[in-house]
Amino acid sequence: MPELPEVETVRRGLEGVVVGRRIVEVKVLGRRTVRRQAPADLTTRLVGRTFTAAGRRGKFLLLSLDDDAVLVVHLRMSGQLLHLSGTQRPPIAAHTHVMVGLGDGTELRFVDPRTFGEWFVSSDVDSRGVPSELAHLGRDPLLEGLPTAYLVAHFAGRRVRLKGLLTDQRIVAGIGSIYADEICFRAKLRPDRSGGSLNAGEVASLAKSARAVLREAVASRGSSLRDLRYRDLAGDLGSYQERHAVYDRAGELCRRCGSRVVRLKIGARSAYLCEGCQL
DNA sequence: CGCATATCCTGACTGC
DNA sequence: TGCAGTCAGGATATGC
Repeated sequence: MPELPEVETVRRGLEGVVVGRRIVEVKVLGRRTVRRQAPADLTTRLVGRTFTAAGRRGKFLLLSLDDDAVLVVHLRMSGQLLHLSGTQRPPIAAHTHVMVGLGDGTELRFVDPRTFGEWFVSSDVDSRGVPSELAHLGRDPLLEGLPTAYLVAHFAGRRVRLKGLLTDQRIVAGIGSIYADEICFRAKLRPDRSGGSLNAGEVASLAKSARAVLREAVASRGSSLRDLRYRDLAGDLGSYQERHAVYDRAGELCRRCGSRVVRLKIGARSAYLCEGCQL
């Protein structure tokens, strides 16, 4: 459930605590987190290196190393990246799959109950610092903007529904189920509209809404849902869930028009919308 | 090719 | 109180 705003919040935290720090120890405890390469290979490529930058593309964290390789981390559904500093060193929580000891005595821990999260080191990085493994990702709305013309080109003639297009990482990188619903609400568009049915004005509204929702969600440090699973590097919760207009609000009143928010299925996933003001 | 569906997984929740 | 069943969803593989 971490999407662009949550990952950006973690990235900003990492910028302050890992850049310039040397990796002195790596322990891979789980079996599934490191799966594109042998865990021993990942460890070898990290130990002794120094982090030079903390970047992000879509929902992927990109931690650059001083040998020009990049450590790629994806939180997927339930991953938490926590930074432990000072003398506090709590016991290892259940589902802790990777631990990274830094030269200043602090430590990163990756906790991920559902084990969908992933870590890998890539040495095949383009001039923008993007690993070849992530070359399929589309535009990142905050890093590169989201021009209306770009969306028009990708939506034209498509029968896929709006929510499916917004969450297609090959088109727009970083939007998941929560923010797709919130963006559609802001744009007053039903998430089950086909992409090709939108006129130019509606696409423009969607692009504008996407930028606004994501920017505001970053300012609120992301959304922590009922399970309180999403936390930042320090273990603190986000607050954008308090501003959700539709996500997980089925049966509650729309703040814009007073109708009841409903939930419907798009593909195998839920979508929340207000049928009173989303057309 | 375009689109829909199944899969991975654990914890929270629901109903009996 | 316990327990079986359902749901949640990001990315990717597979099916039609």
